Amino acid sequence: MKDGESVTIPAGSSVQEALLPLISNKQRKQTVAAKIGDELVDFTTLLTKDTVLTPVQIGTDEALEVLRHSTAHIMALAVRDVFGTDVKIAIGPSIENGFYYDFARTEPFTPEDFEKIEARMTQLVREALPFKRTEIASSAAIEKFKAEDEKYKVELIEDLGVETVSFYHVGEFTDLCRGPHLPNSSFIKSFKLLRVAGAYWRGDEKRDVLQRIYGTAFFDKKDLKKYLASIEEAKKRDHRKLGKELELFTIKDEIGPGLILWQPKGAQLRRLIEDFWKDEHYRHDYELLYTPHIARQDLWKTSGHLDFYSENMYSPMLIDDVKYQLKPMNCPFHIGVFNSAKRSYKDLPVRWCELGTVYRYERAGALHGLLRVRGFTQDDAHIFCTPDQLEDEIFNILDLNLHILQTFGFPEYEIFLSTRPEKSVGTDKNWDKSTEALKLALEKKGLDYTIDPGEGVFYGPKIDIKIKDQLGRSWQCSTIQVDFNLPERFKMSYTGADNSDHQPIMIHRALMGSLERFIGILIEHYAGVFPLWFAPVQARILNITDDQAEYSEGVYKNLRKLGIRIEKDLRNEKLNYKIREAQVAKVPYMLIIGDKEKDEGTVTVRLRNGKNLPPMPVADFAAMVDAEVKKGRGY
RNA sequence: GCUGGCGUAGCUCAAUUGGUAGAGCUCCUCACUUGUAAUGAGGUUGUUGUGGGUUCAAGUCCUAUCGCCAGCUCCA
Repeated sequence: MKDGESVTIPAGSSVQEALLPLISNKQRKQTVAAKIGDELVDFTTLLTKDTVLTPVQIGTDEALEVLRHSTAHIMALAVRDVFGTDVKIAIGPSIENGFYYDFARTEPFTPEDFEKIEARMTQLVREALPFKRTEIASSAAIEKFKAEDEKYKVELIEDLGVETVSFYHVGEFTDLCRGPHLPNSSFIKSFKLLRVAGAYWRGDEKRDVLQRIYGTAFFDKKDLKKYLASIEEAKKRDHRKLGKELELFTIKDEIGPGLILWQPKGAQLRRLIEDFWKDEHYRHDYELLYTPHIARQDLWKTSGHLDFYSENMYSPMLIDDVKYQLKPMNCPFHIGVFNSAKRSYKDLPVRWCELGTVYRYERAGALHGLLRVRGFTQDDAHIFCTPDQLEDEIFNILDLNLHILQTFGFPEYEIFLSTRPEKSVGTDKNWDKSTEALKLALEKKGLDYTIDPGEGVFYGPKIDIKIKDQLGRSWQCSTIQVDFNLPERFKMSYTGADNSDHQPIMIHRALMGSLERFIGILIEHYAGVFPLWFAPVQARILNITDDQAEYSEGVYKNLRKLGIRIEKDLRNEKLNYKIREAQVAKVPYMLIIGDKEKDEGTVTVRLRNGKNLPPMPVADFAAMVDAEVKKGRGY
C-alpha cells in the first residue's frame, strides 16, 4: 500500500498482524503506530471489530508524540535500573518539544545522574526492547501497585474509576499507561535529558513535590541537533542578556524585583514605540488620557476589584486617614472620565486610550526579566458605545491591532474567540448579541479564529490574539474584551434619542499588552538588531584620526538637529576597534570620517552587514535615514 | 509561595582537601595618529549579596535573610 493510505482490517487480529504483511520492508522501518480515525493506537492493539487503519509514519507529529512518550518510559526504566525501585514513579507524558517523567526520590537528581541515566538508556535502546500491552482489572492493578508501594499509580487508577486499565511493559518496567507506544525501543535514535525541576503531584501545591526530568527525542539525530541549536539561539537572544549588553534596561535588588529601570537607550526605544502607538491611535480616532497611579479604596470596592482581584493588589496606604491603593488596572479611571459629564448618544462611541502604568503582585517565582514584572505599562484603551456600534468598533480595533503588530514585524497570528463561562454576569441576550458581533467583525476582517467555549471572562466575551516570533514561539499580547459588568457597577449611562437613559457597552483592549513585555519580545524577535525606525541609536560617527574630530563634531550636531539618533566615537583608537564596538552595539549605520570625507564634506556609510555605501553628503544620509524610517514606520 | 541550583570587581568568570581573593573586558594615564570586527605599556577596582554561627583560620562548613536561574503554581 502507499504512504498515507488507509486500509480496512478485519476484527480479531492485532494491528501488527494485520498491517505488517501489507507494507514494504522500507515502510515497516518507517511505521511506528497507526490511527483509527483520530485515535492513535500501537501495533499491539487488538481489533475487536472491522476497522479502518491509517499507518503513522516517521515524519508526522503523531509519530513524534509516540516516540517521546516511549522515550519517557525508557527513561523511567533506566532510572529504576540505576537508582532502584525506591524511586517511585508518577506520570510521564510527551509534551510540546519533548517529554518528562515525574519521580519521587529523596535525593535530588544531579547532572552526573543524567549521564548515568542517558548511558543506561542508550543500552536499553540497543537491546530493541519491545513494548507490550496488557489489560488488567483495575482492582488487580491497584493491588499490584499497593504491593509495590506505588501510591501515585494507585491514586491514578482509583480516580479513573474504570473496570480495566492497560499496562505497558518494556524490559523490567511495567507502567500504567494508555499508550500508544513504539513497536520497540530501537526506534529511539536520538534523545537527550535536558533539566530537572520540582513539580507538584497533579499540579497541586499542597501535595508532594516530585522531581520532574525533562528530555526530548527525535527520530533523526539532525533534528535533535537542530532543536538543541534552537535552544542555544534562544539563549543568545535572551532579552535579559541583550538588555544588559545593549544597555536597554536594568533591574536592581535594592529597588525591588519585578521593577524595571529603563536606561537611556531602552528609554529611547520605548519612546519610539510609544510615539508610534500614540500617532496610530490619533489616526484611528482615539483620544489620549492620563490618569493617576493610586485611587481611594472605595473606587476598587465599586469596581469589584477588591472582591475578585485583591490577591494581585498591593496593600492600602493611608492618606489623611483615608485608604488609597495602587492601581492594578486603568478601567475605573476611564469610567471616571466618562462619568464626569452627561453623555448623549451623539457622543458615542468614545475611544479613550492611555499608556497606563499599573502595579500587580506577582509571586516571586513568576518574575522573569521584562516578561513578567510587578509594575508595567499597559497600552490600554476603553471604548464606550451602543450595542449597535459594537461590531464596527471591534472591526476597527482589529484593524488598528493588526496594523500595529504588522508594523513591528509580526505578520502571523492565532486568534481565539472565548464565549460565555458558567459563572458570569449579564443577560443571555447581551452575551449572544456581543459574541455574534465579535464573530462578524472577525469574519468581515477575513480572519481565521478558533472558538474557546466557556473561556470568556465572567463579564463578557473576548478575542485574544497570539503572535509568532522569529523562533516560532507564540505570545499572547492582544486582548479585546466586552464588558457588561463595569458599566452596571458604575451606573454609567447616556441619553438616547428617546430622551431616556441607556447603559453603554464597554470594550477593554490592549494591543501590545504590556510595553515591558512587548519590548522583551521585540528584543528576542530581532535579537537586538532593531529596524531603523525604532532602533534607539541609528548611526555612530567614527573618525579615523584626531584631524577629523572637529568636522565630526559638526556632522554630529547637524544630524542631531535633524532628529537622527546619532552617537559619536571620536576616541583616539584604531578604526578597527571602533567598528568592532559599533558592530557589537548593533548600530545600524557607522559613519566613517577620514581626511577624504572631511575635505569633500561627506561621510562613508558602513552597514551592519559589513558593506559600505559610497561617500555621501551629510544631508543625503539624513534623507536616506528619513526615507527608511518612513518606510518602516508606515509614514 | 514551593522544589532544586546559584550569588566572588561595573561585566564575564577563576580561586587544590577550609590557610586573610585573581584574570580578561570596562574605566583612568602614557605612547602611537591609525581607512573597515580588539595597538602597546602602566594603573585603579572588592566589608566574596546581607546578618548570625562553627573554627586557630571561612569565598569555601552551618543557619537565617535578600535576590537570581530552571520548573511547578498563579495569571478574574
